[in-house]
Amino acid sequence: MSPVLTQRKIASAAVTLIQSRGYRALTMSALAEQLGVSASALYNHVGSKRDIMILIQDRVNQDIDCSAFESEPWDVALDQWARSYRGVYIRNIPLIPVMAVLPVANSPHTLRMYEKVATGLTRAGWPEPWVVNTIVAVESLVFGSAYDAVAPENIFDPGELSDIAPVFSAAVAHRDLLLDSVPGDDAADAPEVPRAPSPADVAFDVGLRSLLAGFRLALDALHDRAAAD
Amino acid sequence: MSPVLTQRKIASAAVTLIQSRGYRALTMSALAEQLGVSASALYNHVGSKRDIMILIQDRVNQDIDCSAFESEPWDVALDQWARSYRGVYIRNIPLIPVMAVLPVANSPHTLRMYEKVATGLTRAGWPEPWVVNTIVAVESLVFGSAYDAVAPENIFDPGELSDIAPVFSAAVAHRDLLLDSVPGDDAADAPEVPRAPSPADVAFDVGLRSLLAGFRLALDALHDRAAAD
DNA sequence: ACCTGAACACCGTTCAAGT
DNA sequence: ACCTGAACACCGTTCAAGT
Repeated sequence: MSPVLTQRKIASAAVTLIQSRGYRALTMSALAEQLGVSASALYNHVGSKRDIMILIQDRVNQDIDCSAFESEPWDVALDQWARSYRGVYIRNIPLIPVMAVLPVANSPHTLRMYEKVATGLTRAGWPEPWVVNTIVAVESLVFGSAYDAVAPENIFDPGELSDIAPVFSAAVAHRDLLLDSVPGDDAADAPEVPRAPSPADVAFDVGLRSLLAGFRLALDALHDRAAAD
Repeated sequence: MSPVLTQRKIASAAVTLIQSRGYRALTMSALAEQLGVSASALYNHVGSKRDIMILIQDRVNQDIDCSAFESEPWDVALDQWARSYRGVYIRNIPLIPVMAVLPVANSPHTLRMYEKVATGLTRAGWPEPWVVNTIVAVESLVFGSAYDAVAPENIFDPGELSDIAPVFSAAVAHRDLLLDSVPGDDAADAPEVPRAPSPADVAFDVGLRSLLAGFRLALDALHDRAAAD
């Protein structure tokens, strides 16, 4: 018979709890209750709540879509990866501080994701020393944009202080004029129902497009320099 | 005579406390003790601990250097702003989740910062609807990169799992070959002592340069299109 | 109007005691 | 080896009582 508690079961219960009641409800007590066990029993299988967050993170990262690296050009693949990545972390905001500073050493699924991305970039001709930095830059934009996406819609409304910032206030008021051909933030697992793009989606789109355009220039420059030798 | 407690004094005491003992030590009790007052007294002037974080954030944002927007081309100014911004938030990581989702309405200094940036971009010919999205994209990269900067150095070390990810592991091992002409993460207030650039600094540099290169292309394209009319 | 002191409703974590 | 129940050491916040 299988043991009452395992890291696997704890992680599953945690994900279930989060999906039904959100991260705020993820306490050691609630998690133990969900598993029909006392809170202290959890500490026979994990060292801390942070360990549980790490288990969740490795599980959640499996939902990030890396498939494009097998078939598409590197920039298209990076674009799709980044959008899927952002979608996942918009739904898992409290994981961002964990994922962003977490050594990858004990997260097999996360490592598999990086392997796919690194392979795609390498095959496309990116020099080895650039690969990780390119990945990190995209991830940084993704994490920051995920935060922005969960901010209140009126985050830049200057309110009563618009006198202080007239130029900025006008720019905020006209921000929405850019909602033309921007893809919505449809998640990897719900492509049937693409929501209308929010201002945050537009900002991410602008940033990601520009970043990728810059990457293309950088890669071309690297190849030109290499060809000159 | 001035009152015993004000929002201003609370914010000052909080900043002092953080500088001497770090964010972990910022509790309502410790803050009250620093002010020679009981913890419950604080609630006569702020609604919650989050309110105090907001006060801190508006104060900390004054340290971000926006001066380049008055004299330099927009892309150079954006570059300097982003680097200073990142330096400040590397030292104030717990403010990131606050700042990223916080309505700007009651943060006068933050609003002044945005006004300088928006003015600089507008004067340089950026169309009004693009201004906020450009700012948000840079900020997103900055926040994500700040997290990356406080991660352990060996964050991408695959450890025992390097079999799973050979290509990625090789890329991680050769990541440091890019530390040539990258500026260190010297903060705005300590330019005398530029530390050697870390891998995180390099990744941010790569990302920011690429993002700005992409922005230049986008702006040129916008102007070309406008000129064709 | 504003401060005190006690209390409340939580947290994550530890540990002796059981089986 | 693993679980229970009680306890510990904190949190942020509330509120009657004082002045």
